[in-house]
Parts: sequence; structure tokens; C-alpha cells
Amino acid sequence: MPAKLPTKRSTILLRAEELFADFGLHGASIRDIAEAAGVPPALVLYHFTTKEGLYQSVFEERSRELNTLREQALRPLLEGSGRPDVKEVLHALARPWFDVRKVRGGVSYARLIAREVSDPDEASRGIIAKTLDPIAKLFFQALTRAMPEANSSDVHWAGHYFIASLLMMMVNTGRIERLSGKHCRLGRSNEDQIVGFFAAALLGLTRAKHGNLARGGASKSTQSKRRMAAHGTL
Amino acid sequence: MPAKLPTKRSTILLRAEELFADFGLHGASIRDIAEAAGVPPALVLYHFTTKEGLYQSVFEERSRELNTLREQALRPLLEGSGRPDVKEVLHALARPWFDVRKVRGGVSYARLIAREVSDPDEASRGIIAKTLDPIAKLFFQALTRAMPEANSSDVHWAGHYFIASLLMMMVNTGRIERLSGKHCRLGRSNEDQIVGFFAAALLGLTRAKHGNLARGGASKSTQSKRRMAAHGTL
DNA sequence: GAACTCTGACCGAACGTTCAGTCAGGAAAA
DNA sequence: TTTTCCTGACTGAACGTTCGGTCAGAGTTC
Repeated sequence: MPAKLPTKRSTILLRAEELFADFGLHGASIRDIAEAAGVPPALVLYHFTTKEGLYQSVFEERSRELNTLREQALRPLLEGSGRPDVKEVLHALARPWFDVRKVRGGVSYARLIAREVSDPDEASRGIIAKTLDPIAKLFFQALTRAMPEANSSDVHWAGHYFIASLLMMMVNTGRIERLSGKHCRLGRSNEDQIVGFFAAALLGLTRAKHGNLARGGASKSTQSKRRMAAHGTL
Repeated sequence: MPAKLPTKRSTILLRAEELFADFGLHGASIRDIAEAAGVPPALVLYHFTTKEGLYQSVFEERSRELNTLREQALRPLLEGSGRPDVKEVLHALARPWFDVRKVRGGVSYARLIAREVSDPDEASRGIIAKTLDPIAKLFFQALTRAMPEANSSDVHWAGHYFIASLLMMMVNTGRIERLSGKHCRLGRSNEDQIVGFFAAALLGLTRAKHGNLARGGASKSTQSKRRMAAHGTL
């Protein structure tokens, strides 16, 4: 059978993702998006009711796809009775990013998240919390189980650093790639590089006699750690 | 002598920084900023000519302050003939962030940068390149000199990871701090934590026999590395 | 009185959104 | 089979509001 031809609705969704990623919620107008999709502005509102509704749909559609991949990779690591491999845990989070970059719009989604993460707006926060927090919790669970003897606070921070670096890689090299054309393309070697780096760093935590790396607050309250995990991005 | 009382111009600059950080260039209107500063909208345009002019001024004013601190810390490490200490290099980049957070508006500036970094807009890119690239180059120079025997590509990536994590820490905990009130405040212990983590990871690079961590592209061209440094953020 | 700081009234453009209505096609009634 | 009815996709023209920016002139300082 032929590939199902794109509906006007899906075209709007695609163009909106690109323009929202490039210019933000306020920077991209409905008229811009409608023009990019080749439809009258009224059709955008017909399908998505409000501009925020469109924004939310853009976000949730792609998040659902990524979260499925991430959960498929993380669940087995948590359900087995054995101790998960650190590299596998990191790959579980990294691989879907590299997969989604291959499909059209993947780069835009990375930029979209990068925008949301640093946005204090209430609507944005709700989106992050709803779509990204569950996976983040799973990730930190797996990471902690992979390194039971390491200082829990350090492991949590390391997880945050990994996530931040991953996002930077997606956003920043998306820019490099676009500027430099074919070569300097982000590929699987970058995935192995970042996973290798953080796996080594994490394993180094256990070797460094089980104290906090910081001189100061070695043990944060469990509550504050929970809160940090809850605010973890992707 | 008394602290010099704020001029209307400086008040506008301060409020603009906060609102731009919260809502972005397009999300914050001149009228919003003027109202927050307690001045008529026309005064904003009188002082800064255009909205983009105001945005640029906000950005450059705070960048100048931070860059001075960073350069003061990095220069000595590069001018000495000896080999710089890795931790000192990392601290040179991290400390100004923690210093600026203490003064009013520091958190907003971090969010402002986080926005800019993932913004493909030409104007934004120019700002990043002009204000942040020189320091980034200095940082990568010092880092490479601190670890001459390590794989240069890995060191560069590690530098990017450090920068990304630092920014995430500023932005994310700015959020946590605001939500949780007094406690859970970002302090010096966090600075030691992130510097300690990345210093250990970097030193681990030399121990791991001098190969690239990635299986794939072990040696990127010098050109591509330069370009990455040029796109380094903060 | 020259220069600087500041203000309120105003402008055209663009904004998100509304709405009456067209149109193709499928189900129901004749 | 033909006619009627209905629904969901879609459109063009407008709505009221807010936007960035202008401008003549008032107030203040030197």
C-alpha cells in the first residue's frame, strides 16, 4: 500500500513544530504557521481551537512517540532482578534522541524542549511535568539501581548533567549540522561518546570512596532529591 | 556615601532582564516592561530606540560584568608557563555564575542565556557570538593545556558537557529555589559538586588509554573542533 | 537658551480569534 | 433511484485588541 498522504491537520502540526521550535510560542504567529502549511489561518483554529492548544498538541504528539521508545528501553532494566548496566541505562535515554533526529522534525523537537525547560510559564511547566517527568523518574530509578553503592545525591546530579548535555548536543549540533552542510553530521559515534563519557564518570563515583564530591552538603533530604527528580527534564 | 539611587534607565534595564528571561523577546512587550519599571512606554524607546536595542543592552550589560570575572580567572592560568590545574579551569567558569546569582537579576540572566543558546534567530546568534565566544575559546584553550595527553576531541566534548550542565544547574535550580522558598538554595556546595564531578571525569580521560571514547569517528578534523569551540555557549 | 529627560496622544500593522457560510459525501427517507 | 438531511472539513472576511514605534512639546538642569 502507498504511504498515507499527509492530511492538512498533520501538515499544520509539522510546520507548527518547526516554527515554534525556531521562534517560540510568541514568536511564531498562527498566520505564519498557516502560510507555511498552505492553509488559511482559520483552519488552524478549527483543528486546534486555540494557539496554546496547537502548541500543546505539537508537544504531546512527539513526546508520546519518544516516551514509548524510552520506556521500552528502561522497563526491562528495572523489571529484571539483576543490577542494570550503567551504559544500558544511559543508552536507553540517549538512543531515542538519535533515532528521532533521523525523521523529519526531530531537530525541531529538541529545540522545542530546550525552550520549554527554561521557561517558567505555568502552561509550559505543566507540559513538561505531564509528558517528561514519568520517564525522568524511571531513569533515575534505573540509574540508582545500577549504582547502589554510590552516593545517591551524586548519582542524581550526574543524571541531570547527562540529560543537560544530551539536550545541548541535540540543539547545538543541530545548528552546526545545518550550517556545515553534509559533513560534521551528528551520528551514532556521538551517542557512544556521550554515553561512554558519563558511564566512566559515574563508575568513577563508586571508586572515589563513597563520600559526596562536594565538601559541603553531603546529604540532601530525600524530599529535596525527589523534587529534583520531579523537575528533571526528559 | 549612600548607594547611588537607581536611575529610570537602570530600572528599565533590570525589569527588562526579568521579563525577557521569563517570557522571551516576543513574549514580553514594551508596555509590560514599562509598567513593571513604573515609567511610560515611550521612555523605554527614548533610552533604547528599539525593542531589540533594549534586548541587546540587557544582554551585553550583564555579559560584560560576567566576562570580566571569567577572564580574570582564566588569564593567569594561560599566561603561566606551567600546566593549569583542571579544577581551577572549571572553577574559573563556574564561580562567576554563583557570584552573579547573589546579585539581583542573576537568575534571570541565566535563563536569558539558556533561551539564546537554542535560538536560531540571526540576531540572537550574533549576540551569543559577540559576547560569549571569546571566553569560550579561552576556556577550551586552558582545558586543553591542562590535559595535554588526553584526546583533544574528548576534552572538547567534556567542556561542552560541563557548560551545558552548569547552565542547567543555574536555570533549573533557579526554578527549584523559587518554588521551595528559603531552603534548597543553590550554594557553594553545588559549585564544588559540579566541578568535582567533571574534574574527576576529565582526569579519567587520560587514564583510559588515550583513545576516543566513541567507537566511531575517533579524530575529528581540527576545523570541525574549532567550529564547535566557536559555537560554545558561555 | 541649549541640552537632556520625560510624557501623553497617537499611528499603522499585526495579532488571536470569531463567524456565517460553502462544499463534498455518507446515511436516511421517499 | 432519487431526494433529503446531516455532518465534518474548510474558507474569507471581518472583529476588537495589542503591538512596536513616532512625535510635538512640557519639565528640568546646566
